[in-house]
Amino acid sequence: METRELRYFVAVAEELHFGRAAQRLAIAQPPLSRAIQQLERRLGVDLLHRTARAIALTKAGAVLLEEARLALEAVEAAERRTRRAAADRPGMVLATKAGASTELLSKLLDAYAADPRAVAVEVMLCGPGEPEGLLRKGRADVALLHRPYDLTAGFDTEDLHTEQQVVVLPAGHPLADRSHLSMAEVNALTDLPLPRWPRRDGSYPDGPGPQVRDHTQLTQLIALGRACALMPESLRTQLRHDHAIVPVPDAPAVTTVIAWPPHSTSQAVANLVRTAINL
Amino acid sequence: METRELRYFVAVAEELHFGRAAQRLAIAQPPLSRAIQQLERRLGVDLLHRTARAIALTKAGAVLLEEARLALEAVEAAERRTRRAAADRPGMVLATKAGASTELLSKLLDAYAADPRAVAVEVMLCGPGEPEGLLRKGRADVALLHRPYDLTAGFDTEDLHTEQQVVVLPAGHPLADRSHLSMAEVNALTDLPLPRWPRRDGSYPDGPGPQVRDHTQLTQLIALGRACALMPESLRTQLRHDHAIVPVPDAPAVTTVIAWPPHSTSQAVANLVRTAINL
DNA sequence: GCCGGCGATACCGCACGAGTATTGGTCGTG
DNA sequence: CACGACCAATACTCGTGCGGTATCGCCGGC
Repeated sequence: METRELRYFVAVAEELHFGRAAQRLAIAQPPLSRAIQQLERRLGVDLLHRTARAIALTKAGAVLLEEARLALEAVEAAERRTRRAAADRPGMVLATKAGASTELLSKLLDAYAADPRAVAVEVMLCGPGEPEGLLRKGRADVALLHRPYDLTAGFDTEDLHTEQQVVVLPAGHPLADRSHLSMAEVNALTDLPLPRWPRRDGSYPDGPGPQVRDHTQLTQLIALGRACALMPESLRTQLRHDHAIVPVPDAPAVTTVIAWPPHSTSQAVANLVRTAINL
Repeated sequence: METRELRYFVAVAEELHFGRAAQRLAIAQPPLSRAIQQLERRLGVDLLHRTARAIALTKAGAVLLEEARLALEAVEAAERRTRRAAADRPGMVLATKAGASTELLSKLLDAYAADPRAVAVEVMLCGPGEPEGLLRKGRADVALLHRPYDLTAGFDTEDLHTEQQVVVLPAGHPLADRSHLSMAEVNALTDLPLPRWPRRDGSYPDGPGPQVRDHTQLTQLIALGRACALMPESLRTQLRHDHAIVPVPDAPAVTTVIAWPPHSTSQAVANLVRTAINL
């Protein structure tokens, strides 16, 4: 299988429409149809259920979609890391969610900078869920992730810090001076639903809560009394005076981990990880 | 980058010889030369140091070799898993080193067979280091690996069992009735050097010990008084009467883990893992 | 019943990959 | 020092395969 075929299939599988997929790939529709047919013939597998009106993925097609994405990410990573190795201006890209673990991050960067062999660290502050993909595609060398929110599968990781979660309410809310709340009580706040974060494909899950993209949106929605939110305790420093926080002891604890590609051979990454562990 | 280019580069990088690489790829040498040149041009990176007499990898070339292998494995896995999903005769392939963890394996298979939702499990008994690759390439769905001997990086794992290592000596060896030995003492046995196992590429590291490929060879060499070996204690059941074993408390403990691809969506794998954890 | 949307098919042109023949440069050897 | 052996690069040709345009066939809706 060539990456071209995989790219074509991913486009079709995501659009579920040959015309739009072809447009996205900047080719005409007929060659795309043929390429997919040929892929199916070569694999000996039906990837799409075709009705004259619409197409749908078969079970095998769904598997290939997932696997092809990973394979394409691996190819992209190979290209990017090769370029980086050639440029060999020493430097490292660290990705993390904007706003999260700021204190830990600044301590880490300070401690690492004290290492005589330290190289320049470029920090990428990303939206939720992005650091994982950046790491997989070779755009970042190392990332700070937060279990269980981020998927750490496929990376090497070291735990750095674990903390409780708190619920953030608008100041003055009836429950705002409780000493603690349970998850059941938080979920029962129908007047203040938990927000919905975008999935990796950009779509939003169903539910009553407002759709949010970033932390600024979220804090504003909370202040407006339209939502509440669970977050790690350390984020309290990011909040405004019109927010109140209440611990939720039975919410899953959040662990900040440092993650890197399992086959990383970079000495700089290894040094940074060592620094992080010894913080 | 197309997989064809990656395959070509890997062949050249491994052979370090365009002629032999071309032969391996079953193409002529000139197109191969051109393909690599074109790859270098497109990446804007020198991958090979060329002297008229021989070629060597640049730093970027070494990075690409590693990354390209991973990417090609991912593509191969995509193909194989798609085929498997289409065949959808339920069944799972479990890979592990021949001879290792036999007792745990049979207990696991028995316990899993008792699960009403169990599917057929095909067991692949492999040489050392092989299960890892099989899992990565999609030839196996799940594997039993042994840290620190096997690399578990990039997989999801659960620890199943940890045990001490022992040194195996020919019966009648002067040290055979010691209650325990230290690593230093084992390494000092110049008359009984530790054997050399093949690396992933099939070559052997330098050293005094004999080259071994499998467990049968090893036990025979030990019985002949030509080698000693460190192994997990549970392997004692595989040994012959003319072997003696002595615990080595300061050797690293061996952990048997069950490993699976991090993005596995197979319910059967999940059930098997659950069974294994609850053993 | 007609139209519109969508995927498949027919056919064509060209770019690129692969083959053969050859060159150029660098060692080792007599 | 000259010659041959070796190896990668170049020159040139050929054929396959990818992509484009035009069109068909099928189905669903107004």
